[in-house]
Parts: sequence; structure tokens; C-alpha cells
Amino acid sequence: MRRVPVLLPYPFAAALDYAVPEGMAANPGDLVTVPLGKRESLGVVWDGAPEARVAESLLRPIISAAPAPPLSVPHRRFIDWVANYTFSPPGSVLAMALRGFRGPAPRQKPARAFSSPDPEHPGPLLSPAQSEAAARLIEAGGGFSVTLLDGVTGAGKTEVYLEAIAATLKAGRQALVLLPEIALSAQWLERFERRFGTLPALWHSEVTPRLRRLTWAAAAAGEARVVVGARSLLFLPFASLGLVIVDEEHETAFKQEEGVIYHARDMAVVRARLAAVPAILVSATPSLETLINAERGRYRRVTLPHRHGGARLPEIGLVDLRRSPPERGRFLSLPLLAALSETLEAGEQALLFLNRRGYAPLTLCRHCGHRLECPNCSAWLVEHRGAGFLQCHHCGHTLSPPAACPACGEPASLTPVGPGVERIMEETAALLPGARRLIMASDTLSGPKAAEAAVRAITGRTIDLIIGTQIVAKGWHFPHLTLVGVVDADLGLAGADLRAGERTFQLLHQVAGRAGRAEAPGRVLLQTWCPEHPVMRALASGDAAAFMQAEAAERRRGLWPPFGRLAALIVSAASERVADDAASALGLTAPAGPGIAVLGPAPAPLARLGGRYRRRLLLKTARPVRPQKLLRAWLSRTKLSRQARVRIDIDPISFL
DNA sequence: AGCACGCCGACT
DNA sequence: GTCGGCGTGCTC
Repeated sequence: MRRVPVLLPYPFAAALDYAVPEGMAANPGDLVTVPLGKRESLGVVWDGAPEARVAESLLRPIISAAPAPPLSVPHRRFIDWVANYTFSPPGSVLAMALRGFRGPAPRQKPARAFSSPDPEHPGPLLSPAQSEAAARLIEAGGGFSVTLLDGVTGAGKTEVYLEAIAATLKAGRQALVLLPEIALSAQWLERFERRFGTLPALWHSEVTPRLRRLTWAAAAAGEARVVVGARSLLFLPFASLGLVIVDEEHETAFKQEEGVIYHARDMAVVRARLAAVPAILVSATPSLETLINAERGRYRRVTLPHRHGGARLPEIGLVDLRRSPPERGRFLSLPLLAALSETLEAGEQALLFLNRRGYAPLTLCRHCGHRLECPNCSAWLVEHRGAGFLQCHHCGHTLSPPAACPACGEPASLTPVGPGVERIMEETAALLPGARRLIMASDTLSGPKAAEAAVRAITGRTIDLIIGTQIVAKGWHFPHLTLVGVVDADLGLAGADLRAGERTFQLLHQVAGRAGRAEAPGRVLLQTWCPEHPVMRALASGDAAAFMQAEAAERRRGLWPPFGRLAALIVSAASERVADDAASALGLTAPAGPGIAVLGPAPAPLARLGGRYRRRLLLKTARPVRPQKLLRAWLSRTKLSRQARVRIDIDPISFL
């Protein structure tokens, strides 16, 4: 009897062994149905020698082969690699790869659902700079390489990398394109269709199960030639992957924070390396990680220094709120209001950016000072006036606005503090009554359909003023938009996040980049209490390189990423005592040695989340030290209460 | 992930 | 006296 390891899409520590029935091939990569307890489960025959932990007489036989092509060797190595790196059970990673394959294969030929993009389709004419950049992307060849494609906002980078896709298609291979946000895909798809005469396959959480199954099968069969989607697309099987692209590579939305915790940009590079194909990372504001890799010569770099079609970069000005404070109870200063009226009177469009959803982030009792807080999390409840409730942005808990203060009972004493986009909407309604306004936020723009409607309204000029959260910073092209106002430029700089400066710079630079993308020149006004801050000075001067150099020097000094490595341990428990005990137990057994430091334990900034108490430890190592091995030994020598959970976040981005 | 086993509260 | 809460443990 033959015995093979079968990896199941569940968080088991390892593959389980099964017996291979007479006459079945059961080669590594084959999808199979196996018995599991009283159930049946899908699984994949895995590589290597069987574990042989179970006696032969106890082995159960594989039930049948499943109707799908085998997972390729590079795909299997990728699943193993991600599991190892992220400290996750390999079965959990496999589950992501099999999401989309369920039950019998689709009856109709997938080919019919996915027309082939035509690389010879007459697309838009490229500028000489774009053509040259495209040629440089293509000259990297078909083997593994990473190229940073950067350049100013509005330079036409998308059209450049579409040429790399065309070359991949001509070579008969498939391309994978990661976008940070599905809402973004509305305009992206238009550009793709203009170039290739048809739409690509889409992969994200809103795709219906039926289409998801078709797409999975079509990718696995090589019939979906280009697939575009969110981070989970990385785990889709491809018959002949030839190119991996990550657009807006600096976006933190690529970090998956639940389940298997991974950074899709970094894993995209790994996928490309294991598949021996090129990767292209695209951004007007590349992450420091990527810039350093380019500087060290590990990544190639192709730059588009000018805006497409003769458009000019917008002028960025600072409004010093100490000198021009808004009126009491208002948030827009006179200089910004004047610019708004001018722009709207000229028949152009304006955008007000504030990275805060809802009406007000805090509700306070004027009588006793009580703050409305979430009962499950250490966080304020955010008022959503339009929807008529207060909500916790961390656990989703909602509350009807109380008529009296819940602490002191004083009636009508609760007052909103600080602005959200809804409150800015209200303020502009009073001050700019004629403007047709639209809020763009993740809760008003959920899904590609809503995003498409918004895009249509803006490009069709039935909207004059957009008020948006960070969703507006992501690659939109609104030709009639000439003014961008940032309500609170300092917002992202608070807190102890090591990337706060970098991220604020990227976000504000990207928002600014929405202005003046066509003939009419753009203008940007940043309201700040601290115009001398390096981030504000860099934005106003436009010297991104100097800013990132300074940022790099600081990180190098402190051995912070990308010059050192980080892993976060988040200890949580339903009881505060259990969380504290587990965290201090980990503190006592922490690893030590050259190039190793452990910070904490400390209460997490969100010390309570979803009713659980949280503590954090941070493992910081020098670049050559791999944290995974240290963590494995650390956790195995530490006795923890069963009630305490430890989450490991390798390369953490969020420090909440 | 499911699904079973197991030891403490409100019901026919 | 049972029905059932979900804590903990196992699945080759």
C-alpha cells in the first residue's frame, strides 16, 4: 500500500497521511477528496515523505481525484513559503488557494466566459517617455526580476505596464495584477479595455461564488489570460504565470491583518521569484522598503519624471492654522474657503480630503466630561449622523444617539467634537450652498458599482465638490479637478507608528496628485498646525527624495525596517489577568543575543478590542537574523494559559 | 474549520 | 431528573 501526505485546507499543524487506492496516481499537486472524521474534505497531495505518525492499519484511503489541474510546483512551494514566513499552518494558506474551487467543475467551458485580451489591439498612443519606459520593462526578460516603476502622479504609469502585459500575452503566458482597492478597479478596467479591447478577469471578495468558480478554473486552465484583483489573488492557481504586477505598491491595504497575516506586495515578489517570472512594483510614492531595494541594486528602476500630455504637477501650499484659524466650531480656514469659491466659480471641481469617516470622532458631555466609548474596545464611538447612529470603527458596535448623558443624566448635553467628512459636508453646505457635493468614503463607496457611479458623476461634471477619506487618494483620474484641500494634514502624524511620517507623506502626496491632471493647472492647500514639520516641508517643496533619505537615515540609526526586522506578538484573553500573565510569561522567556531585542510587554494601543484584553511584545532583530526560528523556540519554551491567544504578525504595519 | 465529548444552569 | 451552553481536543 502506498502512503502519501495530503494537505487539507484547515489550520492543522501538518499534512495528514492517506493510503492511495489501487490504480490511483495521487501525484504531488493532485486535488483529491479524502475522508476526515465523519466528513469528506478536499485536499492536495503534498510533497516530501509522508510523516508516518500513524500506523498503516489506521490509514484511510483517498476517496477520489478532484476534477482540477494539479497545483504546480512553484505554487506549492509558494504555499509552503508563505506558511513558513508568516508563521501560519500550511493548511490555512492552502485554504486561500482553494477558495474558488468548490464542488463539481463548472459545466460550461470557462473559455467562453473569458475573452482573450488582444495585445495587437490599437490602444492609446504612448508618449516617447512612456514608450521608452515600456521598452525597459520588457527588456528585463521573462525570468525573475523586480522592477520599480515610479514617476510622478499622472505620468501614465498604467499604460506603460500594460505594455509589459502585452509582451507577456504575446509570449503566451498569464499576468496577475494586484490593486489595493477594488473600488479603484472601475477606472482601471476602462484603461485596460482601451488597450486590449476586452476586460480582464476580476478576483475580489465581491465576485459572486459562481463567477469565482469559473475564474478559478479559467486561471488554472490558462484560459483567463489576465487576472486583476485584491491581495488574495496571489494564491490563485495559474497554468502559466508570466508576470506579476503590484500597482500602488506603497499602499498599506496590501497588508492582510486577519487569519494568515501577510503583506501582499512582499509575497507577490516571492511568488514571482518561485515562478521565475518578472515582478513590477508601481507607485508614485514608493515605500521605503522598495526604494532601499532599488538603491541596493536588488530591484531595477524605471522612472517617468513628467506628467503625461504636458500636464503640470500642482502647486502645493500650506495654510498655517495658527495664523489663519477657522471660525469657532468650523474646520475650513479663510484661505481654503476662498480657493474653493474661486475654483467652483470657474466651473472647475474641488476635492476636500479628511481621513475620517462619519460626522464626529468623539461625543462629549458638556456637563460632566463623559466620552461615549465602545463597551468592547478602548475606542471612542464615532457619530454617523446620516445613518443615525454612533459606531465603533473597530468592532462595529452601534448605539442610538442618547438623549441624555449616560454618566450624569444631564439632558441634551452631548456634543460632537472634531470633524469627519459628514461634518465637512455640512460646513460646505452652509458656506458654499450652490456646490453639488459627494462624499467618497469606504462606507459610501462599498463595491465597484457604487464606485463606478461616483466616477461617472464626477467625470460627467454633475458633482462640483468631493469630500473624501483616504479612498480618494488611490489613482483616480478626474480631469476637471483643479483644487485639493486637505482639512487636517497633521492627522496621521499622531501616535507611535514608525511609519507615520512616511505614510502621511505618501497619502497627502497622492491626494495632491488628484489635482490638475489635464490642461487646467492644479492647486493644493494643506491646513496644518505645524508647517515646519519635515513632512509638510517635503510636500510643499516637492522634494520626496530628500524626505525619504532623511527617513531612511533615521530608520537605519534605530535598526528599524527595512534595516532590521520586526515581529509583533499580540497576546489577548477575555480576562485582563490572563492576558497580563501570558504577556509577562513571554517577557520572561524572551530570546536574547547579538542583534536581538524584545520590546514590551505593554498594553496594546487598543488595549481592549472586541471584548478581549490585549498586550503586545515586539521582537526586533538585525537584518541577518530571521525572527521565525527565534519565535518558534520562544513559543515552545513558554507555558501559556489555554485561555490566552498569541497572534504573530511578521513585518507588522499596524501597531494597534 | 467542523464535529464530538464533557461538565454546569433552566426547563418539561 | 434532562436539554443544552460552548470550552477543549481531534481529525491520517
